[in-house]
Amino acid sequence: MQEKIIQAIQAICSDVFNVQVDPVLSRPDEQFGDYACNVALQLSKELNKNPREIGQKIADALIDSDIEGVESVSVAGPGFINMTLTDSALAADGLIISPTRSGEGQELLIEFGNFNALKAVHLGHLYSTIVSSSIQKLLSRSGAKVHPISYHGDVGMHVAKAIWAIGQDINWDASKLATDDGGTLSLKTNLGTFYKQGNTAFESDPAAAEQIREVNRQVYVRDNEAVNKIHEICVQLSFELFEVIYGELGVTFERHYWESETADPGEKVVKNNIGSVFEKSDGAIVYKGEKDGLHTRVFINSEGLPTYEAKDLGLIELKKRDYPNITKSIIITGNEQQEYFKVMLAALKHIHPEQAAQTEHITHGFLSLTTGKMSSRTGNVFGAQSLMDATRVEVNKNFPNSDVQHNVYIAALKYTFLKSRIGGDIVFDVAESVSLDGNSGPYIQYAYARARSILRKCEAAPVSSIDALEAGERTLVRKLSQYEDALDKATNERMPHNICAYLYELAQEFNRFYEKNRVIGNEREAVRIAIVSAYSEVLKDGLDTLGIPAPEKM
RNA sequence: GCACCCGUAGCUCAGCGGAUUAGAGCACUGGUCUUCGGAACCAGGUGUCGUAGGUUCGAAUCCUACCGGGUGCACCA
Repeated sequence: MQEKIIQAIQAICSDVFNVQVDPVLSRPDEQFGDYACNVALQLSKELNKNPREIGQKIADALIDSDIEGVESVSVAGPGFINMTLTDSALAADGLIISPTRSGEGQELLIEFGNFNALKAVHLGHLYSTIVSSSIQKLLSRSGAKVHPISYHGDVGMHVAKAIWAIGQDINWDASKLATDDGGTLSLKTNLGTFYKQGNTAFESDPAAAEQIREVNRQVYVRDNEAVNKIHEICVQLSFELFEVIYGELGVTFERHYWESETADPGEKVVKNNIGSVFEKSDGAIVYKGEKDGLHTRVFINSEGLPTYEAKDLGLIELKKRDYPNITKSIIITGNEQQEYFKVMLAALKHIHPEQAAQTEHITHGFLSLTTGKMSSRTGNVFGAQSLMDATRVEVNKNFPNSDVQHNVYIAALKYTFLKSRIGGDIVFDVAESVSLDGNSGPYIQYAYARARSILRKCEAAPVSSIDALEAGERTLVRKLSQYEDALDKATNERMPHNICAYLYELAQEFNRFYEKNRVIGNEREAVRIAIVSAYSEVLKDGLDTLGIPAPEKM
């Protein structure tokens, strides 16, 4: 329908005013109609005419062309062209969910959920993973072939700091290490605290800092038995802990990349391009970003070890090798990495221009708690796992004997992160996150369960097409017809919160309808059942793109 | 100092390819119930849309400057 109207307006503007336009239809307030178009306002300057006058001419022409499905056209306000669809055309739009296919033919790589070994998984990681996973689903839904991958730091200074701290505790006797309860040092409960210890020592004690640098070197060249052993055990344990979180969130990856495997290819790329792209400076190998309006970054440090920057170039080599046919490579991180990425990509542009051009770096904001700021340095970190546990406990209180506890918990957790626009920082209120009222995941789930309950009870067959709608029905169908717009917007902007906002408004709209209108037993039952059915499908589909389950009963 | 993100109701946030009357949730007050699942619905807002300019017939939305907060700027990731 939308396409038809746009084409008609284009044709009219071309005929009547001899101009090419690219009209955008918006969904105005219901009182104004089903679609609105502001071309007249935009054309006003170009044609040097009163916008209302232009609008009226377009509107008249639209009425004359008598488009099937358009009931009425009018001009309002400063020159908006408001259009109202016939009930049957609106119903045709609203009752069938057609898949969006904007991503057809694309093959995408999406990298996210990059937890680092030997470091606590904190709220920021959780936020990032949940949002990214939804973006992945949106892209898949748009028809693209999507390969989700993750990248984990298992070497580098942060690992060295943690290993050093562990080594101190066990006097470098690796046999004292145990991943469960068999040894003197229980890693499972303490993993994550060692990084903090090591970091503190690194910053305050020069001797310790020296030792940590040595450990860092040893991790790369693997020439120390004890370090190797600690490293091996800890990385594996870390990964097991990651898997618990990924599992809870229902996030799966096609492949995990490790920094240790990117170090060599990264180092090679940098060394092969010394002189042309990189240059030596103070013993290190750097890329001078100043020529791109950026800053200088070190790719290989003065000890000859590759930094994160070189390893990221190495990762790109591996991606190129493993996924030769991709059309776009998306990387999602916190926005503190924005400037860093610009420099890395500027360097990449000189090496693999195609890869640089197809890389899209999406960033999201920070998460802070109402109870205090988060900092991995000071240690005031609310861990991902503790938030997840707190949410589960709260949900279970409200659903003592329910088999949907897990579903509701996932909804409460994910929706809280998803409903805000990514990009800006958000303040996270623990109490609100577990609240089941208002704009929350469980509210949407409940709306779905109610709809399904109605459908289970009714016996009438839904109608397949609709000629006329009552006012309340029409409002609801109108909202249903806007689902695709919400999906497109969320996909194109890579912003899942558009889906949350839409689903919440839809559920509210339905609840309003439901309060006043009976479905079962009503003379319009067959029509209303068709609407409820479409409504439940949209809710389910929307929840699915958010990665939230839609239970039939709650 | 430079760069990026952000400043909208008491709190948490939408809205920002300009446009028809600035919206939700929470909290607070009052109401609706012979419930197709009340985790619902209805009613109640004096908001300098950070400030000041600019562009425009029209700016929360675009541009500039400033103020305030966050983050990042050479051997961390």
